[in-house]
Amino acid sequence: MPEGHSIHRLARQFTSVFAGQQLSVSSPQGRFAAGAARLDGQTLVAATAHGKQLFLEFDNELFLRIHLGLYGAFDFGGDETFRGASSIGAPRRVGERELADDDGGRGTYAGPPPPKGAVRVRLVAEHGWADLRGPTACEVMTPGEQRAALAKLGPDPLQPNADSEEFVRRLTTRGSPVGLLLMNQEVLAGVGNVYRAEVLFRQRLSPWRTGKALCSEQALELWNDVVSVMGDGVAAGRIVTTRQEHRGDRGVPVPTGEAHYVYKRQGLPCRICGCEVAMTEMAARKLYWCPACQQE
DNA sequence: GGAAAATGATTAT
DNA sequence: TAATCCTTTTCCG
Repeated sequence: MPEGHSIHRLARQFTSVFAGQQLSVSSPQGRFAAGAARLDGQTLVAATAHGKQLFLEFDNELFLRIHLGLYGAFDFGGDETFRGASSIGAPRRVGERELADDDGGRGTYAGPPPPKGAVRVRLVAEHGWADLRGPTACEVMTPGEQRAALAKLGPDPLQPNADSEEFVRRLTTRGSPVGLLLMNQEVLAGVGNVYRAEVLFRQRLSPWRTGKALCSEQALELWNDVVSVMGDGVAAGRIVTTRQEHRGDRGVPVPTGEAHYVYKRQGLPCRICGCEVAMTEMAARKLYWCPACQQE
């Protein structure tokens, strides 16, 4: 259940662990058998993320495009070498899982375990493996198709060279509510339901303000906040948007109940003003906000 | 054992 | 706006 920060962590994980390696690619579940056959035995050139899309580039010039959707997830496992290389950074969560300990902890790794459940794709290298379940999209693409897929997406705040001015243009020229625009991947690639609600709160913006009703300074501040808070998400492997001064518990790690201002907090008091956090549906997704702090 | 929910997106009506 | 797809986990009986 990932937003863009999870996908960037996955790209990093794949690069550090599988780049330059020849991979066995299979589809234990069978639904991706034909695609897997086109990639099987190829070497991974690079793993990149744009928004919520993950691209694995192989040296026969084909790309594997993966979109996890609501509940897609990767499992990783392998020997000591693999785990040493893949445990860089903070503990991972959300769209990823803990590394499987399938060598008995004694260096007796003998390959991946029998697949459990519906494994769409299994990628196996010499020292480790990855299993993908439940993705919305999993398809092989040519370079031209990959470029076309990229071209449909707005700027990704997690890319260092992202074009913030392009985001400002796309946001402030549209008449739909900013609560919808933030979820629109043509406007901004990578934000999902949690970051939408949290960033709007942090900026004290009503979800019903239209893009056109925002000035470019407000839009840029919104962008900068997304960059900051999603960057933290990449580092931590979870979404924490509350500032320390707004938490009762100042401990580390931040308790689950203190991580958000409004997301899934309907009926609870706003951390700033004490009013009840509200919830409604916007475009079939649950939207959380503070009616007092985020007025039109 | 079964239903519901979940950090998503596309397609049809 | 509604239906549909994909899978696991959690909660309820």
